Amino acid sequence: MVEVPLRRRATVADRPGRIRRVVASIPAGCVATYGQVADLAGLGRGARQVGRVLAALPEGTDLPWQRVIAATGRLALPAGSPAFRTQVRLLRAEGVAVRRGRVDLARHGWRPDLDELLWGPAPAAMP
DNA sequence: CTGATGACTATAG
DNA sequence: CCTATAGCCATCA
Repeated sequence: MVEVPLRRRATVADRPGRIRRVVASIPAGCVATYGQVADLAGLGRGARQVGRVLAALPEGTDLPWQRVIAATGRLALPAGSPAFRTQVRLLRAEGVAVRRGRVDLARHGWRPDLDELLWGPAPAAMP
């Protein structure tokens, strides 16, 4: 099953899938940075590749793409664009405070390690 | 093969 | 905090 994938080992063809898997594991109410997702997906410094995958997502996707933001805490989409506003709306809907296109990473940043501490290791699969 | 292009990032001023 | 710059890296013309 391989949940949070082993770092550094993805063939180019597997990367999109790994990236989507990591994004899907970001809990609601939290945000992760492009670089963080890339690292967890085994891409090393492939932050831009994460952006590429998210940009290619179909419109009604189930993937919580809104939880991925830039390392500075700012949303990466062009401020004011339709997609930007959608992201703000989705984030606020799940309890994330967004102010001037920014999120406080100290407050909402996803910490997988802490996640495991609180929820226990290997979330196992749900029927 | 070379060069341009990004939902990126770290650093310097 | 903001802009400018230089790395980064898969894709594509």
